[in-house]
Amino acid sequence: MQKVVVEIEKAAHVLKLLGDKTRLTIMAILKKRECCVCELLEVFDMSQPAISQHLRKLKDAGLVKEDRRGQWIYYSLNLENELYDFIQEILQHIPDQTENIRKIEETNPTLRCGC
Amino acid sequence: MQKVVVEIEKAAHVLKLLGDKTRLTIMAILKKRECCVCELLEVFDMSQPAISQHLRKLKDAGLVKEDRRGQWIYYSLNLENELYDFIQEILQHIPDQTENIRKIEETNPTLRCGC
DNA sequence: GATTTATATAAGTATATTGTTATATGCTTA
DNA sequence: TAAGCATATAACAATATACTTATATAAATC
Repeated sequence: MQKVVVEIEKAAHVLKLLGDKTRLTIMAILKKRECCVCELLEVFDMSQPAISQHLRKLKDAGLVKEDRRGQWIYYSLNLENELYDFIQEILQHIPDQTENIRKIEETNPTLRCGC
Repeated sequence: MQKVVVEIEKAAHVLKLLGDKTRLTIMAILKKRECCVCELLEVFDMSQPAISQHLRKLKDAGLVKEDRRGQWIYYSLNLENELYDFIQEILQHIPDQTENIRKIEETNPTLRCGC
């Protein structure tokens, strides 16, 4: 992978955002699968606003983007982020999220209404 | 570089530590050159205890180690850290610290006494 | 052994962070 | 247009963080 040098303030900001277990896990999940808030709720023992607030921070920093589809807002990694390669390299070291994704797909919150 | 998977809590802890501009800069400097506190003082606009406290956190997490030599305590990256490869990969993306190292060597705080 | 220098630790403070509950917004559907 | 679901935002509280100044400790030197 190409070595891209990143401004130190920007790097510190991204690292701080990833330096929270919940956000780091969210990022690792989104790497594999776009998700809406109600799906992420299955993974974390936390209120809906707490998840929304973490996603807000990630969105404000450009780490994720949102895509509204009807009632749901789907979050995914923002491939256009200036620091995307840097973030990807970090996420490569984070454990596989298959188990958490299983939790989401088992319950399948967005399927309750048959969408 | 080998891809080593790191426990998510440990990863988040390290990322949080690196998610501070001062500590990230310290780590990037130590990658190039061991330093004592009085040397790092040349780089940051901050009190001596502030630097010491950052180093303490890095040491507690095993990111750096210390080596007392007389009056001075030299800090360097802890090559034995379980997450060393992970940390190295992150530091590869951080800007070169030549300019800060120049600041240190220009003043050469540890040379005042001729050691 | 008193003084100086390097560093650590303690105590305090301002601010940031991360959660909570309550409420607002926005879309869908009856 | 009212009701219901998904999500966001507001307001607040507890805790964590990152500094500061004052002081303690440890080694070197006079």
